[in-house]
Amino acid sequence: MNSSAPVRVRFAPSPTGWLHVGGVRTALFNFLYAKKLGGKFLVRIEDTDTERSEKQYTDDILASLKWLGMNHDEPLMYQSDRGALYQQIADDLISKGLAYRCYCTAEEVEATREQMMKEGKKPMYARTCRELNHSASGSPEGRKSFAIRAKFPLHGTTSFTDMIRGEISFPNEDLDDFVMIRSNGVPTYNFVVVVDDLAMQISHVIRGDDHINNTPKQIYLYEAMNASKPLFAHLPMILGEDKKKLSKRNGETSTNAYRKEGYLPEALLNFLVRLGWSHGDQELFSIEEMIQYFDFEHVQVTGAVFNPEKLLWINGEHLKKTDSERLLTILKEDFAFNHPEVSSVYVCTLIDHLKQKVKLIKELPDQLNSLCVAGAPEVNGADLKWNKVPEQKAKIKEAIQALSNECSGIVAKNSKTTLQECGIGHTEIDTKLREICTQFGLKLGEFTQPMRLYVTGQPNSNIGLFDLLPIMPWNTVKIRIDACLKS
RNA sequence: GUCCCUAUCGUCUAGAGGCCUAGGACACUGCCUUUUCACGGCGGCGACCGGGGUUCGAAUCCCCGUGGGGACGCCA
Repeated sequence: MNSSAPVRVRFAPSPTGWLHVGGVRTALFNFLYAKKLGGKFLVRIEDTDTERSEKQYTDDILASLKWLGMNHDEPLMYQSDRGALYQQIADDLISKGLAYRCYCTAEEVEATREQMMKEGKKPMYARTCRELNHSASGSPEGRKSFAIRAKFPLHGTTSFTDMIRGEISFPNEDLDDFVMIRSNGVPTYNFVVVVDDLAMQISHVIRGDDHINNTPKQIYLYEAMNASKPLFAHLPMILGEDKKKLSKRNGETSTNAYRKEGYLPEALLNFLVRLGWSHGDQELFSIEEMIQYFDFEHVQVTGAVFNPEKLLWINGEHLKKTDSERLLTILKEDFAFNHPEVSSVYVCTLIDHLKQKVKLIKELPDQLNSLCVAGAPEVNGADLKWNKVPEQKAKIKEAIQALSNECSGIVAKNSKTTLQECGIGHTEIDTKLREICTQFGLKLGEFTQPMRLYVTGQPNSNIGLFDLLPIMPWNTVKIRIDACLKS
């Protein structure tokens, strides 16, 4: 392959299941490589397995790729549209003596395979039909149905240079005369992948290393078709906790499940890119940085265990940097968040604070709801420390009342709805609270604990009281303080 | 079983013969900070699979073992 040829890569999922995170990583490495080199990222739907392919899976895969921001640069290709072409190419290879018709039944092939396994050999097709004389277009014993097999060389070696692992070679005698077209006329993966990659002018085939053993078969086909082959890069597998290939059994694999959990697409991608690839000590990457720094020299060769805890941490880090308005949009679209009674500006300010401390978007609605509703939410004040000493409780209430009165006065005088609008922010409220504590002989914690519970309306709010007081509509704060004083 | 690939903390990884007393991150953990929950800061724990070579010198190169993964379909 000419090194100056334009970079064209593809992600080729088969729609037999939801988009798997392993697939996402394969797509990502393709995507990054294309973007880095100004090439094209293409998507092909491998739906030749008519039994298992379903439209809903195609839809899910496409929707997930869109969510992740990995859009294809040219129209989709569907293999199911290309049946006639495959047949034609296969017939051509037969006429050139590079493929042949095999009249063996599936049962016969299976039987010899088992036999070879018993003999301690690699189970392969016995090549029964390889040297049949087809000139008379006759079939043995009047058999009609046949599959088309590649006439793979018996001797020598097939090798290629993998962009990640270097040279890999296979003794030809260990390679099978694989089926290109089944007896029912449907072509197989190893055949169509070559035909289609050629048609799409794919320059680099970047895929999971479970395909390493397929590569020599495909190389045979490139040579048989007299075409130059692409460059290959085989990525290490993503493993589950048990060190086996990641699957539904040993981890959550559906991309959509991560979306519903409240992961940001760029965070999932950041996590996945670091699984098997590194850029020095850097852990956090924006999409732009991934594109800028990505290279195959730093792709690992061994499988990497999927570590959900690290993904969670990465998500938290990305959340901190995410624009709150974007988070609000996600909340509305994906988490049915809807509070028309308060302004978006208020909600976004709340998110500004909460996103610093939360790890998943999913946590936001719970935190936000009780800060957005108008009245005083039910809370359980039984565990509050002030219950231990009644006279202390009375004193704290007096202090809270004093604060409430003062703030109500300020808001009323200025005809505003929040303290912030009256020029009272975090610093001012801090000072004011400390003054009142000194005045009443209280510790700050004694004062804030009940306030916090009632004003936030929840036992474990992630927003600081001093951040909340200035921005929450004062009439709401007032109602909640009153509830506190009555408790 | 046969073939292919591979081997650094529990996990993700840095490491291209001397910079390695092996660095970073997650997790775990101690302390500090603190109005709560967190965040943050400073520490701690913790690894070069084994054996042979090559070399003045090896985590790094070679060989052999062993371990791990993958592939052996008329699945993709």
